[in-house]
Amino acid sequence: MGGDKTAMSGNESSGACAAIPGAKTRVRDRIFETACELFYRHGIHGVGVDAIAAEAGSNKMSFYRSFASKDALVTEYLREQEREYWAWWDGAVAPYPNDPRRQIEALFEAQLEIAKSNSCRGCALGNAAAELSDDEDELSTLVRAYKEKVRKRLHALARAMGARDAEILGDSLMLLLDGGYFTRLIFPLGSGPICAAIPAVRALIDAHLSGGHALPPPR
Amino acid sequence: MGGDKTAMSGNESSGACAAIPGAKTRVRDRIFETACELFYRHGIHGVGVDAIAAEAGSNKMSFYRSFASKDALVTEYLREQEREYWAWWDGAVAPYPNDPRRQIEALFEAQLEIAKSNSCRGCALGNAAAELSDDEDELSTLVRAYKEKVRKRLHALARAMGARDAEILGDSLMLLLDGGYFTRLIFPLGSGPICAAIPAVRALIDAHLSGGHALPPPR
DNA sequence: TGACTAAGTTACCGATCGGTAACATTGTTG
DNA sequence: CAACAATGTTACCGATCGGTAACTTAGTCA
Repeated sequence: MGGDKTAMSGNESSGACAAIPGAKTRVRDRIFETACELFYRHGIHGVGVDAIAAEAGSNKMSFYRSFASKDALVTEYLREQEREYWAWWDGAVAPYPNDPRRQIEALFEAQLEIAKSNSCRGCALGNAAAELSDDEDELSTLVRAYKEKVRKRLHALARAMGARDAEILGDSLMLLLDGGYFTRLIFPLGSGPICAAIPAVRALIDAHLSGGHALPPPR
Repeated sequence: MGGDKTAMSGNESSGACAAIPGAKTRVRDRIFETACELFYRHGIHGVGVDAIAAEAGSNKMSFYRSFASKDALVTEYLREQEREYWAWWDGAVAPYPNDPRRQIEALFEAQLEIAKSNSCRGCALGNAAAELSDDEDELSTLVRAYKEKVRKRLHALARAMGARDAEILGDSLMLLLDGGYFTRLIFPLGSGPICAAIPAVRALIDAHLSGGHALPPPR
C-alpha cells in the first residue's frame, strides 16, 4: 500500500550518475517519488511521463536523463512498492517473534491501520495486475512473484502455528488480506468490509487450531 | 453523460436477442460484444476504439454511429457486466430457496467454477475500479453502487441465516469473495488461494452460528 | 424502379503519447 | 577563474488517441 515514502537513500544509480555522497535531493529521486504517488493514485496507464516530470517540478528531458523509458520506471516502481511492502510486513510482525498467531493478527491490524488513511488505495502491486494487459509479461511476472511470496509466507505462518491444514488456512488468510485491499478501493476510510478482517482471521485460526470439526468433506 | 443517442435498437429486452435465429448480427452488437471482451482482457485504458472496431470487423466510423463516445461505451460495458453478474448470482442461488447457508455455499462454488476457466480474469467491475482514476467519477460511482449491493446481499444472507453478528459475517464473506477475484488475476486456473474459499466460508459460518465466542465489534 | 437506411471507406483534425536533439543555465569544485 | 556535471528550456519526431466529415456501397421495401 502506497502510504509513506521513505526517501530510498541507498540508491543504485545507473551509468551516468556518479555517486556523490551529498544528501541533496536529486532530480531523479524527486521524479521517482512523484511517479510512485501518481501511479498509485491514477494507475500506471493513466499517467504520462510529461505529467510526472511536471508534477515533480522538472521536465520530460530531465526525466529521460534518469530513466531509460517509462517501462523502466514502471518496473522500478513495482520493485520499490514490493520492497516497501516487505519492510512494512517485517515491521508489523517484528514485535511478536515466535508467536505466529500474534504475528498474523498484527499483520491484519497493521493493514486496517493503513486502510484508515484516506490516501490508501489498496495494494499497489495488485492494482497494477488489474490494469496490466496479458502482453505486458515482464510486469505481471514481477507481480506474480510478489503474490506467491505473500502466499508462501502465510503458509509458513499457518504451519508454524500448528494449523491442521496450513495450506488451506494460509490461503484463506490470503483471501482475507487481498479482499481487504480490493474492497478498500471502493469503500472509503474505515467503513468498508475490511473492518471484519480481524474477527474473521481469529475465527478461522480458531477453527484450524481447536480440535473440533475436521475440514468439510469435498462437496 | 450523453445517453441521448436513441439508437439503442429494440434488442434491449433480454429475451429478444435469441428471438430470430437467422437474423444478422447488428454492427452495434458485434462491436459491443468485442469491446466487452477486450476491456475485460486488456483493461479499459488499454483498448482504443480503433482496436475495438477493427477487432469487430468494422471501423471507427461505424463505431461512432452506434456509440456517442468511448466513455458511453465504457459505461454501458460496466452496466452490462453488472447485469450479467446479478443474473449469475441469482442463478447460482436459485436452487436453494429459503436456505441462506446453502445459497452462500453455492455462490462460492459457482465462483470457483468460473475461476477454473482460463479466460477468467476476476471481477470486471472490480478490475475497472483498480484502474480508474480518482477523477473518473461517473464510472467509479457505478462500481461503488454495485459493490455496495453485493455487500448488502451478503449482509441479508447472513442475517437470514441467523448469524450472531450478520454484519461481520457478511463483510467477512465479502472479503473472501473479493479476495478470490483479486487473487485470480495472478494465480492461474484452479491452483490459487481461491481454492480455500469454500472451506473458509464454512468455517466462518460455523463460527457465527454455533454458540462459541461473542464478537464485539472493535469500534 | 426509386427511396431509404445500415454499413464500409478514406481522409482528416487537434491532442497527447513516449522519446530525442540542441542549446542554455546553474552550482559545485579545483 | 575555468572545467564540468546536473538540470532547465525549447522545439521537434512519429505514433496513437478520441472524434468527425464526406462519400460510397449494399440491402431492404414500397
